[in-house]
Amino acid sequence: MDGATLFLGNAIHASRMAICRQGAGDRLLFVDMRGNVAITIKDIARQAGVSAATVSKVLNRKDQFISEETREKIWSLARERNYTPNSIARSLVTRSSRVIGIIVPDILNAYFTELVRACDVAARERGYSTILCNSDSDPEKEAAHLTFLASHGVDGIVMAASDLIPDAGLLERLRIPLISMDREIPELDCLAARIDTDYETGAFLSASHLIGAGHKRIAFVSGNPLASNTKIRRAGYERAHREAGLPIDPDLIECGAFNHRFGLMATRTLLDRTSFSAMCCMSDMLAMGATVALRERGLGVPEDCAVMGFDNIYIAPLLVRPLSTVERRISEAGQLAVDALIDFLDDPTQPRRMVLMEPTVILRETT
Amino acid sequence: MDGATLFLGNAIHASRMAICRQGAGDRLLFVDMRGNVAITIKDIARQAGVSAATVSKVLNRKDQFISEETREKIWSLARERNYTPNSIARSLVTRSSRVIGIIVPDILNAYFTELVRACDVAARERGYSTILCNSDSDPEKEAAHLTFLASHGVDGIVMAASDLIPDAGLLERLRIPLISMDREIPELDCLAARIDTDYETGAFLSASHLIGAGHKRIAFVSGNPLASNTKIRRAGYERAHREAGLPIDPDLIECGAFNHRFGLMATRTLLDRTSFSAMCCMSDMLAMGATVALRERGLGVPEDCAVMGFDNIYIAPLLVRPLSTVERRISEAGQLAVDALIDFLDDPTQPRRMVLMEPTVILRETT
DNA sequence: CTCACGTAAGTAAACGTTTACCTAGATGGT
DNA sequence: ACCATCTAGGTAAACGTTTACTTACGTGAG
Repeated sequence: MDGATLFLGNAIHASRMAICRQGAGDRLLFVDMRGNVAITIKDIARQAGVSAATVSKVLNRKDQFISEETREKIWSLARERNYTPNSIARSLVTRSSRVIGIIVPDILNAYFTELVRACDVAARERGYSTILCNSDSDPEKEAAHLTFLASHGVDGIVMAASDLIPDAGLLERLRIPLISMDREIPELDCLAARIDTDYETGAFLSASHLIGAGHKRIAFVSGNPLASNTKIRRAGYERAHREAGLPIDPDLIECGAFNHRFGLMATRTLLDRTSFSAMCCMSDMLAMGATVALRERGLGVPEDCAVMGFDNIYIAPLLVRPLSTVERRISEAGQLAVDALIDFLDDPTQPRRMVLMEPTVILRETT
Repeated sequence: MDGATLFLGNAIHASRMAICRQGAGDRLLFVDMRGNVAITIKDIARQAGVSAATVSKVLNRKDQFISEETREKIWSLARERNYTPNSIARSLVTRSSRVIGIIVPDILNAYFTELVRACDVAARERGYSTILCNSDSDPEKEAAHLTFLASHGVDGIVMAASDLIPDAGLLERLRIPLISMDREIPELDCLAARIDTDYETGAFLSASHLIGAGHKRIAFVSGNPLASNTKIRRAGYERAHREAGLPIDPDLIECGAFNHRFGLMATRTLLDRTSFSAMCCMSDMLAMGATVALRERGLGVPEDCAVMGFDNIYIAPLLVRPLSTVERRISEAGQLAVDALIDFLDDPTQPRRMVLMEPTVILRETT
């Protein structure tokens, strides 16, 4: 067949309309109902005069027993006709999609933006792609996303911290290799790794730095009070006080969420309720919200009130007053997570990894 | 069959190992090689004593001619066994995945974070999911993502501005319904809609505001100088000058990228080269970078140099000096894009939409 | 010459759905 | 009694791959 031939598509279901459309280069192409040109392995096979199996073998480089001639014919045909494998069909038979799902509570929180980005980069490096899901810290959405990802055949899932403890029953049932980041998680067969941050130390360092600078009344603002990642941080904050012989005043504590909106509101509440000279915010977004509230009341940072953040998101040093914060090496965590997942996929018998990342304090201008 | 029976899976390929694993609730479950419990429509059918077709009809609510009894049996079985349809198999036969792809240049740019979020929300509202891809403004990555998305059978794609004009040949070939946001794009059959921002007016408003405030030397910082979305902005900036009878000094212009890093570098360069009392930054990220550079040199904002942003990302009002900027209604744009796409998917014959969003100026404290 | 083996393919089943079309029984009208 | 129609559901092909197994044809050794 030469280059100007009419290529028939596969025999198609009688009910499905076929359209022959004049393509570029004066060629007739087979086009399906939605107007998509469909080049399949069978088309290549027919044109090359071989079977579909042979084409598949060549294209997947399992061509040990294929002659050089056939091999080249298939490759050049595939290139010429811009053959793109149908990943859906491939996934169906191989039961592997080379896609990993990522669930985060809030992509608008720059911490998660960075994390997602890092995961994506790490995944692509190893030939995987990612699908992103936002849970909004809503258990129902989280469960729905989990089911969605399972239904779409992802090979593994990275679940990043949210306030909620995931539905163990669901996870157990899905049996999809899972990486848990910074959250409490039940013991699960499919748990490939945990990447956690030593929040206790992080909060301790943050509060200790403030105490060391002479502050005696330090507000504490964090996420959902019921969630472990808040409780643990609070423990660090309290230990810093105990070790310095300072009392802990519950009036100084406001927990709710990690976003800037809560930071703003919590700070207003705190300001109305009591007095303090420093704030220990358990996320940078919280610290940004807090700073806005402080300014509203005419309070300067750090002159009237010092502010510590947590996470060291990329925006932190870009603020007009670069934010002092607790560094978490977000990208490294994301990369670690995805690498652990893919390693587990490659060899599920290997030991589960448990990583505890140690945070450090970065002093900039808000303290 | 009662609840404690051994459920055999489908007859499986002889070579594929089957493992019978003791599940929760003292039940033996059929488990595949990767350890995943596989409940298929056939399992439900066998248990209900009907054909797979009947199960499919019921579960898809095409059950006009199915008895109430059968229907209930199938539903309760499906619920009880936590049947989750295999979207991959479904997509293969229906040729529709109810997934849309989103390509952005840089998810770390808060503008795109918000856009992606809005698209995701809009898509989910209409029963679609999204897959996110980062192009890093790299034509090769963009092409690779396009191919990836096509290969994964997305129903449509939202492509957000990057500096590059997309590969028309590739797009033409893929024939996937496309929404183009804020970028030059060739006339394409599959172009479902364009959602653009009136950059010319936006930049004009930004510069005019600064001129109105008495500034005479206003720096202009924007993205890739070859890209239309920079050229058009520059035209607006220049028009504002012309209309005010002000000269345009090329020394005041630095174009490269829209991220904060370039904002920082460009401002340093400008500061070394010439003098000015205001900056017209064509993205908020650029403005944030510019502010940092200004501070470095001991210049206060807005006392020594006024700064205008562009986009009104959610962080803009959270800065210690809330940023004056040009508002773009990011979420609305995202929603518009996805709605246009899905409407097109529902009815491809409808007229293509062309939306030009009008920006407005928001004055805060940096000017 | 036979047999074993290596090479270059081809065959067909399988993945889990959806769906056009078929069937068989029941009902009802003439 | 016969035919048409409705109801409830079954059959089998199709989607585009991958892959275990088979085949057919050398070729060299014994």
